[in-house]
Amino acid sequence: MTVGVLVEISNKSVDKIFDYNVPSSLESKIQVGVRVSVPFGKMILEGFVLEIKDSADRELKDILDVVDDDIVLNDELIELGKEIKRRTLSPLISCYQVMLPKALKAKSGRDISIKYESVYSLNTIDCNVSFNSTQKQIIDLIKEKGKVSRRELVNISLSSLQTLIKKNILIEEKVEQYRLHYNTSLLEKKKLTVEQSEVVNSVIASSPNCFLLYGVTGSGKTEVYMEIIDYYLSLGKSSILLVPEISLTPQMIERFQRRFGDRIAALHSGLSDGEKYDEWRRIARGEVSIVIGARSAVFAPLKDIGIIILDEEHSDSYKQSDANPRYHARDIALLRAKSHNCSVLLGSATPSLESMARAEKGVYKLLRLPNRVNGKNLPKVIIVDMNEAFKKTKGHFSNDLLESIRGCLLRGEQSILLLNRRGYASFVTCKNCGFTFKCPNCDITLTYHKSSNTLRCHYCGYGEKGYNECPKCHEKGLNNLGIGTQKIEEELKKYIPEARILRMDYDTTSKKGMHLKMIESFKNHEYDILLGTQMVAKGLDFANVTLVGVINADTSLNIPDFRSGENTFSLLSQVAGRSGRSEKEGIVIIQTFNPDHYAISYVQKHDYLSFYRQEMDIRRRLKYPPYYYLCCIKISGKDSNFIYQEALKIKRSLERNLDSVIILGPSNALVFKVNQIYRYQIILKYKKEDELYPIFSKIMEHYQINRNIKIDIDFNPLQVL
DNA sequence: AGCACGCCGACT
DNA sequence: GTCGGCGTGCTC
Repeated sequence: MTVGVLVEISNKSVDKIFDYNVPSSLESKIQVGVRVSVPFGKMILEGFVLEIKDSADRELKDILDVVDDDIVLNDELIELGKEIKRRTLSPLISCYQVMLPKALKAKSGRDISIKYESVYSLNTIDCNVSFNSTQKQIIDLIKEKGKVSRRELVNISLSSLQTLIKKNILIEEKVEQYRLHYNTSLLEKKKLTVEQSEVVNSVIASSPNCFLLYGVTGSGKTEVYMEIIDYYLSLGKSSILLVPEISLTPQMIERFQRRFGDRIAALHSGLSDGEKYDEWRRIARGEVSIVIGARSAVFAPLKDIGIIILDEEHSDSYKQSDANPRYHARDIALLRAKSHNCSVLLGSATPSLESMARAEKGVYKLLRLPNRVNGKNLPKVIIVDMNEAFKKTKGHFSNDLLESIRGCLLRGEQSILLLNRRGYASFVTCKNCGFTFKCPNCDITLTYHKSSNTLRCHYCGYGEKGYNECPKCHEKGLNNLGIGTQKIEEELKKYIPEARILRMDYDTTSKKGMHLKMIESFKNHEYDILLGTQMVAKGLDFANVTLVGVINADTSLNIPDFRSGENTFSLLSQVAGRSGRSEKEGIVIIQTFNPDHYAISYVQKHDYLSFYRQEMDIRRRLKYPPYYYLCCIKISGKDSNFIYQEALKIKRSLERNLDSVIILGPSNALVFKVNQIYRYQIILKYKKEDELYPIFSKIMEHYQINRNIKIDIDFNPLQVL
């Protein structure tokens, strides 16, 4: 027997299947999709068996061992990996590694293993033996239950058990134990509104299909998800629910667990490696029907999937941008839906322009939830012009915001304050009038380069000399720095010393369980104000919150990226949606230096569709997605000049081979030099992707031999910095 | 990734 | 004359 093995090294030059001979002693354990360890050069590596051939030809090395008893990659995932490689041009092995929890990746170190526990059952009762009270207690319990695990015998010492085992009265066996245990106190399901039921019925009626559910904040999308999942459950089909990591709160998981009990597996960053391993195995064995998780949960090895749901589908956490394969969970969901002949449901209060455009074209079926479930209107949004307010207070808080917080406090209600820290790029902004420098070709904020005192555009390479004063109002103070939540908290304490402030950011929530604890204590009104970064914007549901304040709406607006308007609009809309979710009316106060910016004024009107139209108009004129696809080719290496020359060569060869593709660059990547590596990028705008793959493959092939140059390709990048 | 092979500089 | 630099190629 011969097997084709893909080894663990993620490198272009070993990105192929190597054949090995299987010694007859191991033949019975071999299946497609298990891991094996093999000799590779002078090393011993792990790899995945992708092929089995009967022939025992040539002089092949023997595999050393079979790692798994059960398969790790099923046929569907093996095919899916090949498709991901085709689309992302990543090494095949990385396409498989990304699907698996750490413990199941090829070569993880064998530290994570199955956990066992003892289970006791009755053998015989020898009537000649007399028992003491403890022993009687054990035997009675086992008589009643049949089998009893060690966990259920907490008060009983091991020695009493061992005595009974020695006397041949008890049998001990080792049984696999999962590290997580769910309490299964089932929750009554809520009665759906007419609107919600209509959405559920449409999904059921026109499946399989891809749906875009556009529902305002507080419109009860989660209930709709549950109802649909329930429906597929009744058909014996499984479901995947993806949520952004940031809103995958224990609160949310608990809500699903209480509805669906132990038919759920949750995959999120709060789990230990061992816990993730166990959850994955429950899924693979078909012990669960519902998987909730962040991006990589889209690969959950469920069988017979009925629906894949992406909540907050616009969230950029669904795109893996930092490592190969650079995939988007939405694309994977659509691929898997094809092989399962099932539906995909994309939900959002602020759909990505890409998805909305597809819905308009009829590629996706559009469903709407235009009203909140509580029957109330969306909260009133007040825009505070900080150009004026700043002159008076010189701090980060306008009087309007402070007064509203105080009012809230007096009424015994709570507030959420968002500190928008998105993007820390050093853009230049005028303290006085809010002027920012823009690239004339790209409508992008220019980035300041200290070393050369220039302002540059990272799309087209346009540059101009840095100014010492604002060209509009001649103010001298041109700068901008990020502000932290700590600073804001201190400032707020000065103004309102009596308020109890809960600060929530990556520092304070990093400890395990802290996140939930903070959410719980805020819910119990142990604090009056929740102050935090993006993580306070999404998915939280507090009935007593009637004020949402945004301290600085502009930071995300000034990122030198074509999506900054869209990102700002959706962040502000999301956080605005935290206000007035229950009986009491809520308000939202947004502080900004750009009160007239369309992304902000449409938030005020809760007018996604008008924002969408205006933003689409800009995208069309500037040839950005969704009118064009983008692709970013990153070329990097130690010798700056050499890399630039090679980047130019690549650009020319692309120009020669591609018609009707717009090619920009090479320009410096936003972070030009990292660890002595210089990085350039070429950006492509194109309509048809298929003609790119063969040319890209050729370029990759040509450069894989050269160790001085590295090429990464990111299709549909979220940011082009 | 890791290791061997191979062709040019400073050394017992 | 050799020891060793790391550039290039290969691993079933």
